[in-house]
Amino acid sequence: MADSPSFSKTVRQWMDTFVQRSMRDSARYVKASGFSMPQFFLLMHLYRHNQCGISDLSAHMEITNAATSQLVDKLVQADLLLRTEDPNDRRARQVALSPKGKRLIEQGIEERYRWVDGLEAALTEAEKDKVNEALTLMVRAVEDINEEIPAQAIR
Amino acid sequence: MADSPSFSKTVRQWMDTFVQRSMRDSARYVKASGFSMPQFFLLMHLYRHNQCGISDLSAHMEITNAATSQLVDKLVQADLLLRTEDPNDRRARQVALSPKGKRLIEQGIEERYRWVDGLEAALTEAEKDKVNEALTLMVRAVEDINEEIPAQAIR
DNA sequence: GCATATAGTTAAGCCCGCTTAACTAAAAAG
DNA sequence: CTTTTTAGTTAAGCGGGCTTAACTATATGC
Repeated sequence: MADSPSFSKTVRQWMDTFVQRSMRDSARYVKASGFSMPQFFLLMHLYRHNQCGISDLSAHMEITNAATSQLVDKLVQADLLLRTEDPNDRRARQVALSPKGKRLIEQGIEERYRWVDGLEAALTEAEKDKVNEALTLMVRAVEDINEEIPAQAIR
Repeated sequence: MADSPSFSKTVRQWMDTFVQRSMRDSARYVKASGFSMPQFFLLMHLYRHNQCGISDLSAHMEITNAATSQLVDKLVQADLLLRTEDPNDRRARQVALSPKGKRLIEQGIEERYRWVDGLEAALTEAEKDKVNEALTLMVRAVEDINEEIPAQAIR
């Protein structure tokens, strides 16, 4: 804390700028695409974990299975998700993005990235190298932290 | 584009990790605090622009004045916002965070920051310096870009 | 095989955000 | 002073997400 006071400040400033922007962009894309925030979060989660049961999704979304089931159902009807029976447990379902759903999410991510790519133009080669290195460090640090917390993170 | 392929990739990876996490945390905080995403966005906007008319808020939220009026009304009743008459134009209202609202938002931001501060522990002094420098560059780059676009950004 | 637990679905009901439409009040235009 | 425009509010109605409760179907424990 006393060590590097400006580190925290810089990170926070960066976060302010950045998170606000990317949340606004996400919200816009979601709205324009015609689905809701919960639907979007669900799709994003499936984009990262490409196969999930209903209960997994409920846990992640922090809603009941009933709610998830209804949410998934609408997305299946919209052809954004595929819902199949788990061969190992016929009670369970396996939910995954459909090709259409995947395309839609990727497109949204692409759009969100676009302005970040614009940053490239505002930086010199040397600066880009520095940023590159620093962000790699940060990503690694996040991974380290996540590993430190064994089961508490689920709660 | 051909110049530094890994720059873009790194930034994107960072963004993925980071935005996801901070959106999830925000969503959680919002839920725990008992208000909705639209309410949260509205409060956040007022945190940055500490005095707004209804129409300004509508424009930012991309909803009708009617919707904004209702949203604001609930937040006023919850003592999170103050709504006063504009002395220069008695038709207009000036909406601002109440002390309670401000406290609530700051607390939420604080919570979002907390895990980022944890990153500090996972980095050496030298690494922190690098990150510090790089993020400062990025923030500056964002500012540069924003200035390049005169009025189009509003649209 | 029977009881119990688990995975998911369905339906009823609630709250909320949003829109449209009708309205009030004040400012600006003529 | 009258007309028109602007800022905001109110009410009705729709659709969506969420919860609880009741239910089906499969798996597990004894």
